[in-house]
Amino acid sequence: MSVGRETRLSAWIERFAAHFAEEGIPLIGGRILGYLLVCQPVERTAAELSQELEASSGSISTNLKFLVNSGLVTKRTRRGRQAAEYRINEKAWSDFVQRKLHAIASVQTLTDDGMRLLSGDPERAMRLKTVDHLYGWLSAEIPALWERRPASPK
Amino acid sequence: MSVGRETRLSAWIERFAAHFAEEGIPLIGGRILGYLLVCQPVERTAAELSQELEASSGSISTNLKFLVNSGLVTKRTRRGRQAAEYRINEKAWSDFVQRKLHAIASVQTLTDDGMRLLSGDPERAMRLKTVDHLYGWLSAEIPALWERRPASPK
DNA sequence: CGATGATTTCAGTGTCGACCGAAGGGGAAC
DNA sequence: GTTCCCCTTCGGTCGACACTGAAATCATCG
Repeated sequence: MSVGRETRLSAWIERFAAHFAEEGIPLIGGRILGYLLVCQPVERTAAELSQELEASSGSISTNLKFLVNSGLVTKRTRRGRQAAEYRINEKAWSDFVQRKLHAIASVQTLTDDGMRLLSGDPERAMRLKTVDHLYGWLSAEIPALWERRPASPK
Repeated sequence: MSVGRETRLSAWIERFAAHFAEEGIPLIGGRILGYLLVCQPVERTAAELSQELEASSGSISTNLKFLVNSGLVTKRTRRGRQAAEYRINEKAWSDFVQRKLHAIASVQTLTDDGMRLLSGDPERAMRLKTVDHLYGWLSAEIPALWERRPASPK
């Protein structure tokens, strides 16, 4: 007897959250992201997320604030509704990835500063130079790569 | 009156370590990396690192093991010397960066699995599809980018 | 083999951050 | 104004992890 789709989706959400937990996103934050990517309907209140993900209201609140702030989740309030609705802002995902790529390339400013400090001593600068070249190349190529990024299909 | 070069290098090492601390590398590990990138001579023993970086022998040992294991630092033993010598392996830095890029793109396997779970329901899969396309593109472009990477200058 | 000097292991400490849940605050409905 | 939710805030707990320093281990040399 096979497991239901919803059960498998729960497991998928958990894997999804685990991946981002390794990158520093709190487990519950990752669960929210995964859940909001596949839930039906697309909008949920904080209370619903709390129940669905079995997390305290406090944790949901803290993580939603973080996710809304990062742009990955959008908050919508409606007149006559006390509960705000949250939904994935999938368009923001490319900015999210771009920030990650930028974080990697940003080491170049460090190696650059280091090279300047060693400018009088080429011998000693050799090790840093190798690393600096790598990051220098990355810093040039990553924005170029992003230029070529196709618009996401409708 | 200006500060000496070595003093400024110490400050640089600290910034260097702080950057990688944000990426999950222990502070002392980052200090070792920064120090080994600019020290003269290029090789140091664990005891020297301990003294120079004012860290306990245990921390130095743990972090050196981690760094050697990751390939960023090379350990060399010599007959007639009880102390092993450690040095930066600057050539390994590109592998290190490549692993980071791969880690970002690897989300594609997750989104792909998710798409499969939602294969019967295109409407519901729309949000994930946007994200999946982004990572699919990345997964193709990043290896291609790496192909074009120039050899580091001698 | 014993001594010496270096490294690794390990138990203990302190810090940090995620999480919980109760208390407090703010709207909407009546 | 009062009641009823819902959300946010906040103190407290727990677990994870970096770091230390001492003890154990290992290698070299006499």
